[in-house]
Amino acid sequence: MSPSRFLSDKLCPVRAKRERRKEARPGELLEAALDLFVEKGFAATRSEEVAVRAGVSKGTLFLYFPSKEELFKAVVMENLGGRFTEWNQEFEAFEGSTADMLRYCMRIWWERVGSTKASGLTKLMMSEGSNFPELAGFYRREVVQPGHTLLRRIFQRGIDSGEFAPIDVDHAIYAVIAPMIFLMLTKHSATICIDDQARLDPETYLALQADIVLHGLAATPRSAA
Amino acid sequence: MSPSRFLSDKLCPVRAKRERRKEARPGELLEAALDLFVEKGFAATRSEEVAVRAGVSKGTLFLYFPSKEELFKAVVMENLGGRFTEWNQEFEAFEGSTADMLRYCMRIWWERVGSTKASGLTKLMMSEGSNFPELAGFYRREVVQPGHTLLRRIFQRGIDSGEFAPIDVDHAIYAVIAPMIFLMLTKHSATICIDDQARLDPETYLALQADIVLHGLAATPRSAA
Amino acid sequence: MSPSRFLSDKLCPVRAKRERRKEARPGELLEAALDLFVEKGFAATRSEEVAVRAGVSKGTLFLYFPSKEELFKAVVMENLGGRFTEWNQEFEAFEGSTADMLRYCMRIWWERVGSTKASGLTKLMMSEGSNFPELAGFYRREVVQPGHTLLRRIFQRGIDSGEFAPIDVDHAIYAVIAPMIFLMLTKHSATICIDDQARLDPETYLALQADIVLHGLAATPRSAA
Amino acid sequence: MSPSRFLSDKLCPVRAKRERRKEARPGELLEAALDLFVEKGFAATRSEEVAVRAGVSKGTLFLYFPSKEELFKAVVMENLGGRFTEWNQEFEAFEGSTADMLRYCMRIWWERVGSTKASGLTKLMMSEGSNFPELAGFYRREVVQPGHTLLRRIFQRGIDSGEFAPIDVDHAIYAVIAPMIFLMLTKHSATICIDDQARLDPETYLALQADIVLHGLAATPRSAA
DNA sequence: AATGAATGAGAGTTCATTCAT
DNA sequence: CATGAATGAACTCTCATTCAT
Repeated sequence: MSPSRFLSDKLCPVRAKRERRKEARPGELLEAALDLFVEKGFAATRSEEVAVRAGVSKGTLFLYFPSKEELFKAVVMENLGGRFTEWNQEFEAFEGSTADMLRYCMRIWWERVGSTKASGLTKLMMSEGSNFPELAGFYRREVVQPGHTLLRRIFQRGIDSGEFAPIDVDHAIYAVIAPMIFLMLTKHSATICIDDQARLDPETYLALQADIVLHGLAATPRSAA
Repeated sequence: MSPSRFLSDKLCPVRAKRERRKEARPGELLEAALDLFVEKGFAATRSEEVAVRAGVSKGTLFLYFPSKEELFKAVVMENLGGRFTEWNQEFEAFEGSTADMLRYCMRIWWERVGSTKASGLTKLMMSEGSNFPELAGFYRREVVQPGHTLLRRIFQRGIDSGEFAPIDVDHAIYAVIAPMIFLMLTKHSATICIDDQARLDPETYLALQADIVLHGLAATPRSAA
Repeated sequence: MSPSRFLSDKLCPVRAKRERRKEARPGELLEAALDLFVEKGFAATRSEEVAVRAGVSKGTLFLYFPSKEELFKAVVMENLGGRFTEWNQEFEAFEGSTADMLRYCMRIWWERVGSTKASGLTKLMMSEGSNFPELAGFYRREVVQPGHTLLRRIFQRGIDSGEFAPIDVDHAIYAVIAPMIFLMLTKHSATICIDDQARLDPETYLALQADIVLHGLAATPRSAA
Repeated sequence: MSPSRFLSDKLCPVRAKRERRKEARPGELLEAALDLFVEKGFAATRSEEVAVRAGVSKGTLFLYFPSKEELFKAVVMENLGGRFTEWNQEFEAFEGSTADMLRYCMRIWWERVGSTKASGLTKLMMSEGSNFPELAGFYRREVVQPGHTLLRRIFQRGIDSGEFAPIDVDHAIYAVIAPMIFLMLTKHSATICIDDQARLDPETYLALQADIVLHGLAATPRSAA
């Protein structure tokens, strides 16, 4: 009779079939952790459950990540924080108008983040952030601030090029952030507030919001009005 | 409340401390519980902490509420679920146009719920609902469904009176619900997604959203188009 | 809203209708306590439950009995320990043969103790005695020892009068005690060991056991053998 | 038990302490639990005490048994319920007369159950069964019913072979059960009802009871009467 | 004398983390 | 590297007892 059998019975109905390469372990753990954190929240996700879903033992999890909090940080870096260098490079290389850049930015955010499980991390931080101040600080530092900075640079580019009116960049970015957050929340919390989410087509919604924002920001129409 | 209370009031103008507190207890506990649930979430709030914040011991809490889940339900009823009879009556008694009614409804929601701690309960259910299915069911039954029903009746009133086009009521209500939920979330999770929330004036925002919705719903312009 | 309401809901479906005289309180408490101790055991009986069944408040119970243990002792004295002076007097006054006395003793034990709830106290001490050493000591002192003493005197009377052979009195008494205890146990624990207790008629059983014992003890047959 | 265990045995004749203990744990815990349940009762035995007596910490107990109730059930199965298949097989294989079988049955019961701590479980269920209905149901299902069934089969064998008169088997079995239960109770509750238990030699007592029962059941003498 | 609100030690159970193997 | 047995602090809930009224 082995210990943990009651737990294991519940957690591990299907064992991993193939022997995975060792190098794949951290990635599998991160994937399992992302799934569970998004599904159940940070506090409610049990370490062992993550390990079992990744097909390893509890001990192995702690071999790669020294604590549940560090595991969470790694998940955040893998899915959000660590991608800003790439995204910043895309920004540097973009050659079209700033309006196109903003539309592209929102569309690509939905594709790569909003529509994926990664957006659940944002919802999670909104819910549990206050209980885990260190995680909240980390998330702000690694995700919120880089994201805001990127948006500010886009807006500034528009102003500098004369496309946008010289608005207050620090505030203007929320006109873009708000609809993205709203969209993400309807995706992750549908059952409580919205019965029928099919009605809101994300891409159309974001495109529309982008148009509204761009219309409001445009330098020429405003002077014409 | 004991039957002899009014008599005692006359005979003993300085009410007994013990008795005065006894009647105040449930309210004090509900208030403390609301504070903590909203601040830390359901799972992360410890029963004893609620008791201590209400100025009593651990045991006393369980004298009034048989479990943490029942305490939560009582908080929900006190702040949201139990107020629908009153709100429904206001709806019955309202005499203006349906457009005004909808504007009034959104404004008053912000005043009485959205801007108060009570709205944190909605945020909480969005985060933790899936971990506490019984609470989620209770919340849907006592808050979500009555709320949706009330909104449906408002929309139906507009259609019946010829003010609104004959839209699909079941879906239309989300045009009102969505901005209310977004507003509430920015309030409760400011640190994660928005640095400076002063920018978004709730009443202006809601009034604007109402205008947009009403414009889209109006019967005449649509026929004119 | 009164505290204890959840508890009271369960405990007090029927309130006492009439105002009882104050002097009756201790007796009612003892009666309620006997019922509950026998039904649920000492540890599993809650003080408040005793009070509620007696129609008084928890506080009143502790007014009359300083602790649950003292309440139990009082129940024992009321139903068993305190009756030995009376029983001893009956023994002193008895005028028939010792054989008749023994038969009378067993029959009357069944009537006054064995068939009543009081016998549940013996079963209770057999079960829980080791967890409550002070109660066990009290019970031995006030019930077991007086009972054994009385039986020893009866046996000694038979020997002295030449009715019984000069057996070892200290051991002989168990020939009487054993069937009484067995009978009592079948009464109180039927569900676990015996499905159908109707078969064993207590009075016939005890009379038979008495005959066997008396036959074994009789002075004459033994000398004849 | 891991698949590589036998291999390890060869490579490492001095078995790893951790692993050796792991396999021994459930047994050690069951033994500690049996001791304490019998000594103090189910409700009065604290989980941690069981763990400590088995030499482990509180948490370890719950690694092997998901709750105190399940621990108790496991103790019952280990000591009583799980042994009926073996006992039934002995019955099938028995080749002597039914009278001998019954005598053997009672003697062996005393050796293997009555005189051991296991019999304390029966006493325990008699005391606390009504406070733990699920445990009582389990005990009846796994111990009482198989036991009664086995005895019924023995009696039926006697009737079928002509050894016993055609009595009502369902009732007759209690003539055997009753003395076994009485014997067991005197063993476990000596201090309360019996000062000197040495007097009652269990094997003689049971043999005598068996004789009485068999005499009463015998087919021939009855027809002769 | 009587009440019942309040207490707080203590019980069962969970789970992040450690570490011997 | 990998395991999983073991730990113990922390959490929810219970109930005998106290004491202000």
